[in-house]
Amino acid sequence: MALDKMPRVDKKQSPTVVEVAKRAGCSIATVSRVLNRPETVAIDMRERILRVVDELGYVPNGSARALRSSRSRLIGLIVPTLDSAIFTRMLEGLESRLAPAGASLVYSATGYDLDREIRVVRNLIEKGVDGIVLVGSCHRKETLKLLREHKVRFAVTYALSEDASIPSMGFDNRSGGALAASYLADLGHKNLGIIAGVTRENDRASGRLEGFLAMAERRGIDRSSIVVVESPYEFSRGRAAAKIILNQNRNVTAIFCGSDVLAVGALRGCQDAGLRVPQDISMIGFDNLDIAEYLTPGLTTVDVPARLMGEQAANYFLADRNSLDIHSRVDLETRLIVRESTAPARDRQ
Amino acid sequence: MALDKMPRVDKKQSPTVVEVAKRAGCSIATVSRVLNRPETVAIDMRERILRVVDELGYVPNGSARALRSSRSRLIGLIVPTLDSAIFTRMLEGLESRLAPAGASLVYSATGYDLDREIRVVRNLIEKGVDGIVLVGSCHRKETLKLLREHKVRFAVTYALSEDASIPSMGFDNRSGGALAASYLADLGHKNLGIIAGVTRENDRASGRLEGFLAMAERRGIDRSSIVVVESPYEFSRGRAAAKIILNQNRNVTAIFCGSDVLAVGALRGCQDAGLRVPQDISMIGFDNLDIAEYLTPGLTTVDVPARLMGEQAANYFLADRNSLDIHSRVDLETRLIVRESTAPARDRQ
DNA sequence: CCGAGATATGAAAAGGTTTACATCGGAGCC
DNA sequence: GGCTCCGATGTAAACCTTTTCATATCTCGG
Repeated sequence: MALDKMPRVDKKQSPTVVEVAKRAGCSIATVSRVLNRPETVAIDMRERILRVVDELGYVPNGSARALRSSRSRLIGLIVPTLDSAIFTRMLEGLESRLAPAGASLVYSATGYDLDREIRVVRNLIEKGVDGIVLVGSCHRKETLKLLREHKVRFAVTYALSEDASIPSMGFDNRSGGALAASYLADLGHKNLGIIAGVTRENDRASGRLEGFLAMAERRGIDRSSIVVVESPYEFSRGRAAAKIILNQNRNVTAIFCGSDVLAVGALRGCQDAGLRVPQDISMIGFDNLDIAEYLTPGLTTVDVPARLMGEQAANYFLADRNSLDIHSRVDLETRLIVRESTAPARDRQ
Repeated sequence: MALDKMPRVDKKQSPTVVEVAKRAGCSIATVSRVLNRPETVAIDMRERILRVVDELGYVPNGSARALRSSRSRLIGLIVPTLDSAIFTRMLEGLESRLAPAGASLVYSATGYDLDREIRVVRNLIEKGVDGIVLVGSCHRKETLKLLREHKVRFAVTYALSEDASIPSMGFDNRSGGALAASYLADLGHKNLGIIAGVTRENDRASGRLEGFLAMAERRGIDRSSIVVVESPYEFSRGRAAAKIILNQNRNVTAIFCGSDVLAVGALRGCQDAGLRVPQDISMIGFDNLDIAEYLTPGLTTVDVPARLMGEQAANYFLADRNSLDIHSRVDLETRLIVRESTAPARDRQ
């Protein structure tokens, strides 16, 4: 059957501004004005038009609007993934601010692949987004070139870009790591394990690791007594990594994880190995996911202002040209949240 | 200072199809064809144009494309929230299928408010989305009217709509609840607690509850020995709810939670009360979130095919008119995942 | 009562693409 | 060799807004 030739049932199209104008007895310009800058239209005309709009169920065509005004009210969000719950809080923060302003969020994932990020950015530019939220300040040159050439507003989160010209609303991953190291040193731990995220092309993961290591050194902990393992942010990987560390150095009394996701897995891994947390081994995470408080034991972790970053990013994209620079750089703080998964180092065996 | 009068630096505009055509020495129609149906253009011309596209860094204007073709390649996703991690897996499934097809996901949250859902739908229609993914089959009349009048393709997830004309890719929440009840009955539990989600205007929460209750009755469990509490899907609420149940009936030997999020909180609540899970009390959740496996004890739960629903929804929206009905209804299964949080009922005290 | 200025509305162009239709060559057939 | 038909390309209209500029009406001071 020739499906192409099927009768078009679309006879009754969605009403346009023309239809509204006709019924209201005015020009389309006036209708447009009522919708965009109501105060410029006489009160009675305004009300008449609004009534017609309502009657007809008229909804403006966003594509046409975007084409003409070159503003789509779409903000792109590019994150590695949402699977691990790390970025959802930022997303919620962003959306909560965007929605009241009539803007929407276009979500894209890269799977921690910077080349894929290029394609994703191109796709978002094609969709005409007014701005793009990026995670971290490590990107391909091509990504930035694309962004600049097309004059798309963008910002970096979860990190503070060294390049001051790049807007960022984030925090210093290094000092977050340092916070954890410092606390473990306070507790007297000397033999440490670290389960870092994959540091390659990931400034957050590497920043946390470096910050931790630097502070550990400052506190007199011997680098040779620190075991470092890298693994992707997955529960199962954290579990496996804990076992590797335990095998490598049975004297480890504390493990720092580059993410709570890894910490959850590692917690389980330690328990699998018959170790009690925190009596036998201390565990400290990073992110302060909601779940951290509800684990047993509650997870000591470094809090990341995820939601706040989302909100601040939204502020930046919603800002008009004049107040842009005010919002273009927001330095936020990490802080240590002490719960039950950490304790003073046990005596050496 | 008159900021409005600032010099426009936008002299160098992004190149358009006209520019490409000029450089390639052809008409704009041919350029468009190369981009959309390359096989209709001679190979040498095609390559020449592609080269120019690359040189210029030309990116098509999505708004213009959407306006003319009335296809935006945008799919809207409306969920209650992403905070609780319940819906992120579906989102990832959806996005993973959409992205390769050049489509993007527009995310909106309702906060479990059906009136807000109406506004969100209107907003998405205005953005010109090609389709909308909804959660559950409980919606305001106005929402559906909007969707129908504007001929926006839409589908329901996390439930199977009774109205067969509404496409849905979901599962039967009642049988999911029944699964849990049946298993607890098998284990000999007679005094039960239920922490359901808020059932008002939520067919998933109420379905799970009803399904559980119905099966419990069938298995001879006395309704009067079942304590039911409703609470929003938050860890803290689950914890509080567990305490309420324990206070109300100290003989409860098992608790069914309408969501893993509640179960996590309840687990903690029981431990707070000095109860061991599963020796003193069994706990069973719903959703099979990734975290469930990593709790201590591992959480017995009802698995929901979240990712699959997202993928199937994507298939539906990506399908062309011909194969639409094939994809328009996908019944998926829930299944019980037994872990360590459940055990045979302890003897009555 | 006239003219200036403010206010409200209309006419028309512009924004960048897709696509129906027209055109132009060339291949295949009798 | 002329005719048909097909494939490749071009022309121009259409998609629906926003926005600039012009016009018309009204207010108010002199």
